[in-house]
Amino acid sequence: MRRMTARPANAHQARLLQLLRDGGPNSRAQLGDQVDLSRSKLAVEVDRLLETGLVVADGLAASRGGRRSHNVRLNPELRFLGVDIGATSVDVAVTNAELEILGHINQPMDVREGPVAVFEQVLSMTAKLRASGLAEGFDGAGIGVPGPVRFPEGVPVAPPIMPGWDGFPVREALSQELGCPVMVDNDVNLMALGEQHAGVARTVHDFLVVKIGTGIGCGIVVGGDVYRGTTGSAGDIGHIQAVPEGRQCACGNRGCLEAHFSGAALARDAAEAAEDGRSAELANRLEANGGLSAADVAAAAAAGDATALDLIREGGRSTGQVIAGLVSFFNPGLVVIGGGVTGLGHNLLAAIRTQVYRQSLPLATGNLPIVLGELGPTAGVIGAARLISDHLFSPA
Amino acid sequence: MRRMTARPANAHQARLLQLLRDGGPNSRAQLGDQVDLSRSKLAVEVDRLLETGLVVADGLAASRGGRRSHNVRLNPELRFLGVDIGATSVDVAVTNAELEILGHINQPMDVREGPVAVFEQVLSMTAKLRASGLAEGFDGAGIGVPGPVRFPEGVPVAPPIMPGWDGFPVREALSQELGCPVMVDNDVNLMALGEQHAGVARTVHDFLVVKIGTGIGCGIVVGGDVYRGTTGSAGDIGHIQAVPEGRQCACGNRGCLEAHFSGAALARDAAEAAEDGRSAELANRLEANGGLSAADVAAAAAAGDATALDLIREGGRSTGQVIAGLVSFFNPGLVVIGGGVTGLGHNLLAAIRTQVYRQSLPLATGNLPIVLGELGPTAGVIGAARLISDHLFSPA
DNA sequence: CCAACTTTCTCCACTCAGTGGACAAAGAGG
DNA sequence: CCTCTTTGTCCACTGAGTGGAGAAAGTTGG
Repeated sequence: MRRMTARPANAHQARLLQLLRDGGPNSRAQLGDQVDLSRSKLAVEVDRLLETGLVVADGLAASRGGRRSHNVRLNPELRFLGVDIGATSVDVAVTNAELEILGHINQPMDVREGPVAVFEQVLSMTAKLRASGLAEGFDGAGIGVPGPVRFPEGVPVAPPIMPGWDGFPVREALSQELGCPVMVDNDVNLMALGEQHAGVARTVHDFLVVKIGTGIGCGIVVGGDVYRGTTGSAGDIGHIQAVPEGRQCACGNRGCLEAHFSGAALARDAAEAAEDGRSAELANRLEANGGLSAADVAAAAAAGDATALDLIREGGRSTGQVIAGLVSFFNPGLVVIGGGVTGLGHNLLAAIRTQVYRQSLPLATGNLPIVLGELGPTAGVIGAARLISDHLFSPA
Repeated sequence: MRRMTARPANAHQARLLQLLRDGGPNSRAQLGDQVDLSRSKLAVEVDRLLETGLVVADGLAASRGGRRSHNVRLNPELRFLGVDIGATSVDVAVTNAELEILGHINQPMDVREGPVAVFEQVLSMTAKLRASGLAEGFDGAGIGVPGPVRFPEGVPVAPPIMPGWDGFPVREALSQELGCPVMVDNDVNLMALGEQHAGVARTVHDFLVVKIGTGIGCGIVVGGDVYRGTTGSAGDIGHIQAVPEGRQCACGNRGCLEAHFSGAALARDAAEAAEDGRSAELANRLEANGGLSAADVAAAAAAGDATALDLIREGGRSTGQVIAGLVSFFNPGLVVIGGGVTGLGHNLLAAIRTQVYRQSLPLATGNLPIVLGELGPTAGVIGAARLISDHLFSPA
């Protein structure tokens, strides 16, 4: 249960830790190729990292035509905790220092029950992972919440869908409980970090991640770093107007994107279509399950239901309308679509693409991939682990 | 005519040059307070800068209760050229190394005449400034063009309103003519740099500058640096849809912001109002001047013409609609409105503010100033000088 | 006008990061 | 067994940067 507390002593060590994290076990020689240091200096820094215990020897590599090199790797006993609090469920995962998921639990939950209840659940899920022998303690934890965060303090600020959390010291509280450093961020930003680390955005520097779940939000990455805005609310695109004089939104305005397309809106529209007789397929499912979700709409569409398909297309159109504006403005190198509704798959993607390619400037869309996220439900927890790892693997 | 070619040899020297540029003449002691170096090291670097000629001694400062300090300042003979090519006019200015404007000329012009003709005009304007004794030669030049630029190469790329310029090697050509380093950027980005250096955005790190001139564009500053996007077209908001099923735009879509509000659109709408009898005031001005511009609409509104006021309000509403979306997405710390139509003044500003404060999230607008630019027509040339100065005053 | 105190600037010995070359160790291939 | 290649270690040297001592040039008050 004694955990590493060492931190890299300088920028070189930080860089080496990041290389070992992202590239796995490696020899001094190959590290030297990536790090612009003399062999002597490199050896000194690696030796110091070995002394701290952050890095351990890992046997001999195969020969490349000469003396075999001594591999080093991040200490395999290091453990990070990744927590992704959504609107209606929690994900908790344990990773090693290379951010590989060793164990992962998902449970339904309602954020509106407030921080105390949710924290209790997170801790019990963590205990379960611990009990299965994956970790004795944690060297760091990252946690995502579905709303804006004052990032330096790790405190949610004025979150619309989780009012009870306003000002709750998430970072402080979790750090107390776990006895390790904690970083807090918006769930969408974590998803962006996840896709950047292990997903579709590995090679891009400027990109957007649009997460369509219960709500809708956007992660912004500029020059490889997450951009959070002046008050931490950057990317909050759910209340951009998508349909003038459209549906009444909970925020008080009309026609917000979130009022027209999101997990919640889609479920509502599907139920309406089922009840007023437009779709027998959806009506059947409503009766069978006692409720409808985005997954039902996806299934109905796959079964050939025209109304379900229309709902998806119409939603994609609204979303594409907003994304088109963002693309003109931000000129990203990639747009990733993720979140719960990715189950709607290529029907949704096609509708979004059509709209964006039609409305944005040719120069901005000329070579712009719009793709689905690769990591699915693990994007958030991987991003959370990445967040704390970036923090710990930076000069103290 | 022999010019300085020295560049700072390291990051410390670069920092010192920037401090002297932004803060004016200063003593070693006061520089030391801002630069986190020991006095000894600081003295060494300042001496080296004196040797290069970039910096010169500037007499003794007043005593602050002890020995008087020896001031240093940027060499007052350094000269930068700032060029701002708009759609319908060119600005050329000469500055010293502290980016103070020593001379400034503005002339009407039409970019569509192509790069060769425009270059000729720029060079003759430059010659005129030179002839007046302001400069013998230039140590660097910055130039802005009204369209996207591939920044590293300094070449316009697929510019909609200046088709003849596509691929024209602006940087190379101007550098040849002037015999000094040149940097090229989008005119709106330069305006942002100008307002950041000497205008309303001096203390903000993340902000937007919306320039409403013949066209409409947006400069994006992230963490103090201009963000240009993946292909250099970031901030191109003129073709974001502001009015669904609205006016036909030259780009092929309907309802683009630029089709509804910009210098050109406003002139068009004013002429319509004058011709179909809605506004006697505008009709008088049309007859008197043989044409209408944004300035006429401003004057008519000031004279109490309700139709002119309506045009401004309606334009502000469309613009505010788009800006509201950008504010939700980007969460800036400041929005600056600039460009030719700033003559419309507070009527325009009020309309934009109303729309943004109503539509964007409270967290994003809570403490968001929306203001007019401070520098007017000099923002571009100051930004241009700043651009090349940032380049030259950075480690070689 | 002098004594005491402040501020600025210079000088110098010292520390420490980083380099690059010499050389040893370990393997591949003939 | 010899040569060539790759890897790792050792060490003298360079050069950036520090911090303290002390000189230079002021101010203020008696």
